Formats: sequence, structure tokens, C-alpha cells
Amino acid sequence: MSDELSKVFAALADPTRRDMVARLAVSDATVSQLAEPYDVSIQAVSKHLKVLADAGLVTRTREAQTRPVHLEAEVFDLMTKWIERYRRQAEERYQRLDALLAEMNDGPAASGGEDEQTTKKGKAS
Amino acid sequence: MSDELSKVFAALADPTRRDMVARLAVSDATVSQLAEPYDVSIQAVSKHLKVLADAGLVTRTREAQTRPVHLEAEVFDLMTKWIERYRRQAEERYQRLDALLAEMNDGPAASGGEDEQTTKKGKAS
DNA sequence: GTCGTATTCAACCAAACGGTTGAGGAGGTC
DNA sequence: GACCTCCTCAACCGTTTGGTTGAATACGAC
Repeated sequence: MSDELSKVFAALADPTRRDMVARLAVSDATVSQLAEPYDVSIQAVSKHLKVLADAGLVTRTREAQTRPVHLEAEVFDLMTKWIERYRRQAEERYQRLDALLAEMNDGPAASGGEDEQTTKKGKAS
Repeated sequence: MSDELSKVFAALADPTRRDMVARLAVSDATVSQLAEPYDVSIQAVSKHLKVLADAGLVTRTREAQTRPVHLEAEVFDLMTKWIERYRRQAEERYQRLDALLAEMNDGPAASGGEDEQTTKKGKAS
């Protein structure tokens, strides 16, 4: 799990960590404040925080005895860029397919009620 | 890992699976076509596909002996919605903070109207 | 029917994950 | 100094993950 993107996705794959991110979007918090709602040990929360930090999603500073946690929203961009890229690609492909199907319907051999999956045959990309 | 969102994030946390999604965005493919570039067994690729399918990211149909894999781009929306929500929230918070700081710089008086939580100390930066 | 191809299922294994408890470390207050 | 609080590190444990190999299964071709 070396690469940045994998770490970010993996970090957000855990509901507890997503909840933490959600709360950190509202305001910074200390480890114990973050731990309060969950019934797991402080150490477990600290581990979750480490995962989020390793993914670059949060940063921690020192402030008296506490270590306030701060959300770094910019890292989200990495994900959205990746997602948007392939979603757009897939959607464009869909539109081309729709256009192609429309063309085929408009065009020649309309060949009866082909509601069956028969048309699926000629797939050769 | 019961919930939908966790499955989607977890599915995309693996570089091989992300690569498959990237390739499926271009065109549907069979399992062996998908497996070709990677030097892992076909079975391993089949497992990856199962993870993607469980997350709702791909669907598989049957067509002769092969099982073409198709990307379901709509599921991406789940993620982008989640991400955008909290990113926006965090960014708005930043803007409020910036405004607050600007205000404090403009009007040094600022009186004592602050809430009791002012223990937050002046955060350098 | 038999054969070949494409895919999945089953069993196994090492490594990572999410949790625990216990022992520190860092930094305040007395 | 002693003491308390907040937090992390270390060791351990059960479960999940990503990979393997070998044996089915599903389907078309012969």
C-alpha cells in the first residue's frame, strides 16, 4: 500500500475513520475528544488517527498536553480527480454507445422486434 | 465492512483494482483480457473482480464462455457525494477562519465578546 | 458423448488490520 | 522534585486480505 491514492482510499474505507473525518470537517479536535463517541480504547483511536495522518488526510500539532488534529481537505482532490476522470470516461463511452445504437435503429435492417439480447452478439471492440 | 461506502472505498484502495477500473472505463473486458497485463493468476484477478462486483462497481453477464465485465459508473457518485460534502464543509470553515482572522486584524478592539472556549490559544501561522 | 476454453470454488498461507492491555513519554501543575 | 493528564509505542490476538494451487463448473466445438 505504498502509493498515496491507495492510502487515502484505504483510510476512508473504515466507517469509524470516515466519521472522524466528518467531525473534523466541523472543527479540529483532540484525540480524547475524537475518541469520546466510540466505545473503543483511546489507543485504537490513536491508531486510526495514524492511518489518517499517513494518508495525509489529517495533521497533528502539539499544544500543551494535547495533540489537536486538523483535517487537510486538499488531499480529497487526489481522489476526486481520479474518480472524475474515469467516471467521465465511462459516461462518454455510454453516450457513444447510445449514439451508436440510435444510429443502428435509425439506419438499415431494423429487423423486427429484437427486444431479445440477440443484438448483444457483435461485440468485437 | 457491511456498508456500501466502505466497500467502494476498500475496493479502490488496491492499485490493481484501480487499474482494472481505469481499463474498464475504456471498454468492457473479459476476465482473461483483464488479467493479461498483471503477473498474477487468473484466479487472483477473478477475486479482485468479485470485490469490485460486491462494491457495485462492476457487473458481469454471461456471453458464450466468457463473462464480460462492465463498469457501473454511477456508484462513483456515492463517493463523490461523501467527499464533496466534507471537503466543502472544511473549506467553508477555513473561509470563516480567514474572515475571523481578518476581522481581528482590522479591529484590534474586538472587546470581550468571545465565548468561554477561548482557551484555544493563538494558533501561530 | 468427448475435448478445450473460460471462469469460479475450495483449501491453504503469509501479511496486514482493528482491536486489546500494559508500559512508557511529553508536558503541564503543585 | 512528585504527580496528573494526554497521548503513543509495543506486544499480542483473532479476522480479513491478497496471493497461491488444484479441482470443479459452464459453455461451445467436434
